[in-house]
Amino acid sequence: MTQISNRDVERLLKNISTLLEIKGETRFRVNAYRNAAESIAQAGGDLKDLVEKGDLNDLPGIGKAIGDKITEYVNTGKLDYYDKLCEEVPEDLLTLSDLPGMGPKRVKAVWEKLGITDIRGLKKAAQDQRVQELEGFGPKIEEKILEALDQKKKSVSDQRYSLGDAWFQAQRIIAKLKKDPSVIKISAGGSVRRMKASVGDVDILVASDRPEDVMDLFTSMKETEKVLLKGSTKTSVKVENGMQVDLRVVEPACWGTALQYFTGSQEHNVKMRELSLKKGFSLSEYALSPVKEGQDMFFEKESDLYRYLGLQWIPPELRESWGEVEMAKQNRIPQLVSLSDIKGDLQSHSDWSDGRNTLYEMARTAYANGLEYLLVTDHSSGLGIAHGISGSKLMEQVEEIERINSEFNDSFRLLKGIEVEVKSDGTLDLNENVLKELDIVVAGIHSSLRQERKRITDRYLATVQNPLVHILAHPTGRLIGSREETDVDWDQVFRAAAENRTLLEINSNPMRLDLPGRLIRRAREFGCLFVINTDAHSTEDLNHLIFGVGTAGRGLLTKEDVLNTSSGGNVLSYIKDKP
DNA sequence: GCCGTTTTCGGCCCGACTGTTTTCAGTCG
Repeated sequence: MTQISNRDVERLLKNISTLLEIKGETRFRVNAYRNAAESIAQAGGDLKDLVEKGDLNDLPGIGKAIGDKITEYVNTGKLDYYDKLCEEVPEDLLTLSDLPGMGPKRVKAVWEKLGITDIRGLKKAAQDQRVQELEGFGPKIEEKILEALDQKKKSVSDQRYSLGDAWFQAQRIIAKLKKDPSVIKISAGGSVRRMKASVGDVDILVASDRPEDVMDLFTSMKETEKVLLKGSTKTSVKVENGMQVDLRVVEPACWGTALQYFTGSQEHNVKMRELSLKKGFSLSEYALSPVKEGQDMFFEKESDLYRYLGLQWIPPELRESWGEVEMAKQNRIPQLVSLSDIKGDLQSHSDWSDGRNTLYEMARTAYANGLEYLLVTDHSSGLGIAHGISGSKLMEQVEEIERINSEFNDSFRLLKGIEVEVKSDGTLDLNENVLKELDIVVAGIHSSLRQERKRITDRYLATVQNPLVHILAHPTGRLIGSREETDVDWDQVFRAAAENRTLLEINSNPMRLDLPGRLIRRAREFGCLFVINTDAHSTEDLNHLIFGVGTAGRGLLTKEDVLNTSSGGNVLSYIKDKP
């Protein structure tokens, strides 16, 4: 029988929600399925375990009805309810609702009035100008549909970008707008501010008394390729690389509520607004307004708004509606680890394997960035494509590292390490005698990631239980947008890692961000300890630490949960004490 | 369909912009 993953269930629930919406079902039921899908996406544990234990209802937004459906789907790989639904509402309509501007009402209209159920039919009808004849449609909407269908061919639709690309794009635009005197305050919002692993568009918020000036400046930037929509307070453009950037301008007095609103996530905002209603207020991006009568309240700072509603300020990284609002109510949000807490970096590559820079260049940059230590972890020879180095070559590198360290004073040192390859049988491709010469051993699993679940779980277990291994690198192996997480029984691996004091890496490379937040939260429950590393392959990559710190924040980690917030001496003594 | 430290029944976020309209529905975030 095929294994049903959390992702499969999430997709199924989302599809049900969309089909119900097209069918014209009440929006509350539609939302219930959407919320349940979102809840699954945030869940750290494996649904199969929850089903087995009968604990599905512990997840927010999952009650009896949806819980039963998940159970049936996970156990049998099928869901009768869904098959019946598809008989009523053709499943292919889902592809239509992916198109921009095509919401449930319009999909329903082309389906019922024109008998269209798929992309091809829609394209034909639009080309024949039959779509614009429908009530509520017109030539412009028809044109938009054709345009979207053309782009779809190039698979531009639903494109997401790495956090790195989006973050740097946001910084560039902010730096540019900041120079203008009409801009009083400016900040990134949305998923960039939340440090989400993938970003659909860049959101920027500005406080200004002259919104038109800011809009004009924004649309006339040389980066702006096309203006998608332009209003008095909200403008969207496409920039050179195809990325969409939304700009919102508010009065300075609204900054706190506006930044809260514009940071999201949408689900977090819904929670906040529901909570406000319970306290007798309606919350918008402009103000907190008493439902009955009284003066609107304005907040210049986000933290003032949260406090007024009886909550701790919630760091943006946590605002995904997985339970953070309830935590804030109970004052249980800890002080998250910050970039300035990080004292060293425990994974980096040089030109001895697949890195671009020399050991000395890497050391100098790490030192200039304020780090106290940098672990050199070139690939071992097992990873052929990365020009891995052999045992004897490694001993030469150790000598070179000692020579370089003598050029620095006591405030910085390179540490001797390796990213040793874990072979498909779970053994390492360097022998014990070589590994024992090193300060710290990082183990990486780069090949045979599609092994059957039981087999690859055993391989992970062998790795974290190996007394020679100190750090498990980029555990899930995901490459954002191109490779899914490896299917592993994480609970077993996290338990073994905690027992064996093996450190779990949070890899800061924007293509990895691995472990992801929800699995960090899970691992933390098992008592695991973490390290935040850049995995830099060049001096520039050493700047990626901020993304790893953001990801750690999404996993609720404090300074104490992260070993490389300690001095090099403390790190080495922890390593020495490993059983 | 879910949820509850004011509710086990009666609620369920809020506003901007576009394109279709003669005052608003649909979509989006």
